Amino acid sequence: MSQRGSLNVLISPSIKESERLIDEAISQRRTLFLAGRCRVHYVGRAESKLEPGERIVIIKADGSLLVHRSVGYEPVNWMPGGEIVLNARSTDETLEVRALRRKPVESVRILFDQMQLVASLSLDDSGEFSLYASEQDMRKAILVRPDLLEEGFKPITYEKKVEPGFVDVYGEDKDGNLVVVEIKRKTASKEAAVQLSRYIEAVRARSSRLVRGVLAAPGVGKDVQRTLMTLGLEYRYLDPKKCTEALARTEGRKLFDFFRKT
Amino acid sequence: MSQRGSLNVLISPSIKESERLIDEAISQRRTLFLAGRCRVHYVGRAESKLEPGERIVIIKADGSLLVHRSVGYEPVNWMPGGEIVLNARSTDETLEVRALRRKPVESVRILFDQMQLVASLSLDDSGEFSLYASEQDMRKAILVRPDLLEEGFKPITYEKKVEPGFVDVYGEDKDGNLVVVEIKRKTASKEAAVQLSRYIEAVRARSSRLVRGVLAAPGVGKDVQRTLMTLGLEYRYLDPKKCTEALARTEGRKLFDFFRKT
DNA sequence: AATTAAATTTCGCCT
DNA sequence: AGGCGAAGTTTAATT
Repeated sequence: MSQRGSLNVLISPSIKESERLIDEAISQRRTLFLAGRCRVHYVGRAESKLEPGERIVIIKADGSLLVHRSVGYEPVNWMPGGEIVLNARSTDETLEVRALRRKPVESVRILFDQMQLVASLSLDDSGEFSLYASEQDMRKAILVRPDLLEEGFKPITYEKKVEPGFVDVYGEDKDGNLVVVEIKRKTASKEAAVQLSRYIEAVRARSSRLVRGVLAAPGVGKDVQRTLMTLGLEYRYLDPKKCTEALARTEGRKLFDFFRKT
Repeated sequence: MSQRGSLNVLISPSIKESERLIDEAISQRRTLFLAGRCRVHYVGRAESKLEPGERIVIIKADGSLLVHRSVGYEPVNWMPGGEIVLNARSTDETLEVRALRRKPVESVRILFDQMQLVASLSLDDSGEFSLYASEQDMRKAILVRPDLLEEGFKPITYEKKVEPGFVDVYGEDKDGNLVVVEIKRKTASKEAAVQLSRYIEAVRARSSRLVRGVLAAPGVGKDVQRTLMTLGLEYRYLDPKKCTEALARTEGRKLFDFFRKT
């Protein structure tokens, strides 16, 4: 066994050696990395079995477990983190690692008959993760900083249900006209314009007020400008990065206020 | 460096050492497992950044890349497998691992400033994965619970040899007609119908009794229904999940009996 | 190639 | 705790 600091690594260990380190890692809630030949059985929301082959297994501090094959983004078997009971026990030739969940009831059983690598590590990770500008962020940004859309815009509701679906943001401009806003995170396609047009029609059918349609996006595709003209809609440049910054500055406070008001 | 067979492991290596092994692993399309302190930047469909912390990185033979934090089922950053360009290069203090995709255009950049573990492995994995039931399980289920196929069905043999190959299940219905059953684990294709048709012909050539052909599967592809009609065959919906449950209930006992009788 | 639908979806947020 | 909607969703199936 190679041990440096808080890192324990076993290379081509025996079943018994593996069991010892895995047991220890589980009880200490350390991160486990396993590579070896195994079968896997899952029973719970569905049922599956995986015939023998060499795979990677990751077990995290929160009990989440991942079984990865040699290709593919998704794990072939897994257990989401939460209230998971983990344990490992071995017979002479086999090491069984089991994960149990209660809600919903399900279990993953991994049966190793050969181990390539067992690594027990402790991951110190407090680094912040930030995602820039999802469509939802851009919507929130407009709610807390309506001037990002245009001077004098007042949001009334968001995710408003109208005939064909949901309007992203719904409000009125400085002249008191209704405004329907369709937000796109990326360059807007013709579909976005058509979709907005449908919303507009639905809103106009229910109101005698003047209704404007605004497509807000970081850009529009070729010909979309013309489509917008034809449909009597407007385009407004909206920078995702600025939305993210605006959200970061208001720090959830104003957003919370808005949500309370509506 | 510890090396046993096709497994290369570096424990607390330097940036330079890491780069060498990672480069080699990438060019040889081996599976890579990394643990260390890093930042991550993603640009593509959205943008994200992950501040420094200790994480796990997996790079697979198909180019898929996963960055996992110490908790959680989902990777914090990733790249799905496919046409991915991978490379690693280091400065004095930093090792940058990059993954690039063209469709859509996106990139993940991982910047390590400290390495805990680098493992390069080759995973030999051809084991079949089956959700709910294998074709064999479904066959067994029909043997122990013939009514899963239809009321009054009596299996005679399974894996019966006929001209073109093997009939999955062979039996007779409540009216005494011969029944040839072709089982498919997933949505049945036109090929399945044609195959069944060949078996039917072979059986009819040897018997003067009426012979029915039944394609049992959880579904049929588009147009397959019409093909079946044309060939004078029948389709019977067979739920893999129910097959599994049926097998679990009978718990091998009845199955054993059946195998002894025949 | 583009579109649709399903997933052991997971995850977050609101009721 | 349950329900609903989004996701850098991914992946398989279908047009």
